[in-house]
Amino acid sequence: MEAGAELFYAKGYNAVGVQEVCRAASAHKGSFYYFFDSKEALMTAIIEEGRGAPGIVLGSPPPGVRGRDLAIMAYDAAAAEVDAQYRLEGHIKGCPVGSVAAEIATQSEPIRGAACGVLDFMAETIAEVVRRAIAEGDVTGDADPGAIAERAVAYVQGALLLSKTRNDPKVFASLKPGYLLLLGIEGHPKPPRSQ
Amino acid sequence: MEAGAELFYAKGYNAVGVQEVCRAASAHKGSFYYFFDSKEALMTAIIEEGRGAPGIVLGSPPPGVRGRDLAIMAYDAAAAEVDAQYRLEGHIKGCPVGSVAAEIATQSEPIRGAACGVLDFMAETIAEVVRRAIAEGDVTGDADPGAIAERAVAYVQGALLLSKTRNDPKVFASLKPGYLLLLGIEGHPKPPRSQ
DNA sequence: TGACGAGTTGACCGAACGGTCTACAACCGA
DNA sequence: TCGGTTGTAGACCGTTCGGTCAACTCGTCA
Repeated sequence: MEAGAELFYAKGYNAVGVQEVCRAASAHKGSFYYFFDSKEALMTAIIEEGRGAPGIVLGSPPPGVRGRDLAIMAYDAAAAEVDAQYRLEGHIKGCPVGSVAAEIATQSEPIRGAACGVLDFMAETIAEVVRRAIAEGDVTGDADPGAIAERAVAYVQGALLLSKTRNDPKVFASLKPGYLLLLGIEGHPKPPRSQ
Repeated sequence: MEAGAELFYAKGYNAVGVQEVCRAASAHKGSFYYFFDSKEALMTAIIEEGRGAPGIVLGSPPPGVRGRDLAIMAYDAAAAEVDAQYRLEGHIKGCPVGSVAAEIATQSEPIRGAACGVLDFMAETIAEVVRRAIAEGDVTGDADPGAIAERAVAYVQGALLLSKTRNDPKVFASLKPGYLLLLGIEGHPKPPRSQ
């Protein structure tokens, strides 16, 4: 599964064969099919296990950190990851789940469903952060945390896709203000150090 | 090229073979390779020709229409397309360029470059609309049309991806407020009929 | 000791992959 | 009527695809 996650992330689902995954994992095809019903089942398992999503930056939000700072840290962490990928591999691979979903959401229900689950999880995590930020007075107005989180997920996915397509980490970095705008935390200079 | 555009859009790049494209076009492989150097060249040509992007909603903005209305109409048109796809085919296919880019941006420079060109075009088109809206006083503040347009492109790409992954047209529709927020035209009730 | 289940191995399946090649048909201006 | 170009037709290349299978190894437990 580790080998599969890496390969699928790097090259996409259809561009990687079972053979290749097995070779990378030093296993044999027969063994593979002893544990998995199909290549599709492998991909599904990878996504569900969350291994396919090294991009999920927020595990569980640590307590004692202001919500708005968590949101900013999450974006910065993603930006750092994008940057590192570009420096080390020369390519930006985007979101592991998003990329796979874009490729085969219309072709495989199980994989689409699994990807859905990850997106739900991301949205829920962000919603939690937004709720915290609202309680802390950092987000004003009649904000619906769920809707805001969904927008943030969409925006980040799009930002990653743009950065991947242009193959330029600066694209993702430069899209940060839009993210803050969507969350409604743009201008606050409240904590002394964050941005 | 038409057949290829349709098939690649529906199934993705790697899931479609040259044979299949030829069959759909009632041509023979030999003929295909007389016109194209490779499958990659076909995909590149499709994207560059713009045929791969039925999703480019704004051709050239018609004059006499308020900028902010153009922006809203563009989103609504995309939403209608998403809706129609779901009704007719049971799937939401997202953006033809975005989906392909997500699949193979890291694998093929020519295709990535072509996709880039389309994104640039979209961003420039939106930037033009934003500039018009600013001139008309519908967008306030120290807005940079280029940056705003780039954010809008990212957001719409993400919204399409989310809608595709969840396979639910309502997702795209419900993300509209975020789009308006990014463009800075959310609350204006200026023209009597638009939304 | 011996039977058994878990897991490995590597050959094998038919089909499809991207791409090449040669022979041929149709039309062209000269 | 000819030679050349433009394009078609379809067999063919080696490789890989996802997936299967029977034979085998090995640790466990009785």
